[in-house]
Amino acid sequence: MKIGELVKRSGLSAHTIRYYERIGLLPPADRDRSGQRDYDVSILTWIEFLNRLKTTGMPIRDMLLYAALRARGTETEAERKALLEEHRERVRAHVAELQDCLLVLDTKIAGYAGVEERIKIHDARQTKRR
Amino acid sequence: MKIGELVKRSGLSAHTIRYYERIGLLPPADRDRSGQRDYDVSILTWIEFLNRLKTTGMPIRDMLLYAALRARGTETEAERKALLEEHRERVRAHVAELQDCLLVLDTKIAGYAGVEERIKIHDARQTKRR
DNA sequence: CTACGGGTTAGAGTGCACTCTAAGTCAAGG
DNA sequence: CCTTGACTTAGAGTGCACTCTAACCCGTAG
Repeated sequence: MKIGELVKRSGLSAHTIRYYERIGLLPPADRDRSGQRDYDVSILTWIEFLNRLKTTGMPIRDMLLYAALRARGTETEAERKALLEEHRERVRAHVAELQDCLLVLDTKIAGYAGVEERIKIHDARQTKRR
Repeated sequence: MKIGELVKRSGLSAHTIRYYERIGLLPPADRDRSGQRDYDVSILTWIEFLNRLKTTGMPIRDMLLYAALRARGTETEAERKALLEEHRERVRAHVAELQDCLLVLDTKIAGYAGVEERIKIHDARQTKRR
């Protein structure tokens, strides 16, 4: 798979793919005889996982750490697990915080709805009096 | 309340408070006779709400929009409500996405735990054979 | 043969949200 | 009077994660 196809299948831009490779988030791609990047489909699984980490707010430097451990092989699995467990805790905490904020938003929105109600009631009264 | 106290009570830095005022997120502060900012406690409620918006990922330009509507008074309440409702939807969607990612993390972590299990079993067998 | 559509690189530029610097003012305490 | 520390401003700098530019190369279809 050339970079153009990977762009389509991964959702990343070619710029971003090369950038990720440059900083070490993606392994150095194999090249065809003319020097162009030639990807194995398995890269898609990795990119998808990176996307999960990114969505959950993991900074690139932590992803790099994970990628480096992964590159070092099986011996680093305990460390990788610990890294993910810590991250999971942060994500859980963040979700809890967001849910808290959602309650505040609900209250605020309900307050505005209340205002609308009061306007309607007020208008109704005005109408009656006319 | 001077800026120093607001720093302590709001958690924002003085730099950030002045920056927020400059861009219009905070209303222009009253000044004492020597020109220093003098805040009313009510500003804390507003800052707290801004923090909620920020935590939930609202970009500053949207907060500015909300702040501008607020400054225009009661007539903009329907618009503000709509803005918050849209935002709430985005936050809900984001929370759902995060929960999805959490499941992926759980699976991944369980996979590593599985590896540890297999190592233990393998070691146990080795011990038996010895 | 040549145009075209892809690819290549190093490095510059972007947008966001701060964060800090430099140089100055001001009021109270010793 | 002088120091201290909190405040003031305009504007520069930071860190992140891309995103794009310029100038180039390569293989194939017409």
